[in-house]
Amino acid sequence: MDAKTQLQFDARAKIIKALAHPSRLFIVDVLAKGERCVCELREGVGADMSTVSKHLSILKNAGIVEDDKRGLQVFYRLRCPCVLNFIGCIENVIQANAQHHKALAAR
Amino acid sequence: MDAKTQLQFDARAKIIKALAHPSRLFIVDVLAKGERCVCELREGVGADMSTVSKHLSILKNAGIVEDDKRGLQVFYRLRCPCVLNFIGCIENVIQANAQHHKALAAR
DNA sequence: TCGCTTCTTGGCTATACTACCAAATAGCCA
DNA sequence: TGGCTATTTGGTAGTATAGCCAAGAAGCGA
Repeated sequence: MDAKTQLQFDARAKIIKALAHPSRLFIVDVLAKGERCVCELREGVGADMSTVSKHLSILKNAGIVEDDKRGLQVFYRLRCPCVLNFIGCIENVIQANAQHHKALAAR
Repeated sequence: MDAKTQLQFDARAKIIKALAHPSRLFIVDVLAKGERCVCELREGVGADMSTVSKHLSILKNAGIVEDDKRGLQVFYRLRCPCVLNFIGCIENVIQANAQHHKALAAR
């Protein structure tokens, strides 16, 4: 793997890593329905506000969400709705795993 | 977020986490072209064989690859080629980020 | 200006991940 | 069987991540 290839895979991994957490996936799922402010997300995630804020900053840093400050509140929205297909792919893998396990159990 | 939802997002995160590493993305990329044995992958990744083996076991555990032992060698292949669309989505985000940075720089 | 609210940042601890080396396992062939 | 090769597993050290609390920053309204 040469240096350029390495960089390419590092870049991909950085984005995927940003999605690799249940709370962040939940946030993405909620934002798929429209923009939300941090306190709304906090309720859903059920963690400390500071924790949610850090999750959001990770997603923002990866370019997955963008923020928009209006008055006291900061609204977040998906920057790239294509992340949703993404989740679809994952669900396929989960389905496939479930079938696989079922097939093994049936023996 | 209720318990059932939590489990669903945990399951998704587990799969995504398995992909969230440059070496593992590289492996997926290579396997997209066909099955490979561990030592072939090791060459590409450029890490210790034991390290590659552990990466493979993470991918296998997530249901992304499957293995097939033939003689002394163990061949790995993608179990769910849909992970490739997945990578496509990531590339979209990277593109969007690049354009965004360019737009900011142009100001 | 002062206090209140919303959000972010810094500090800390516990947990998880990664990579290497060394040792174990498994299959082949002499 | 004994040695050789391919791979996995165990151990360990360094690094990164996640969560909470406390403190800071910014906007609003009295």
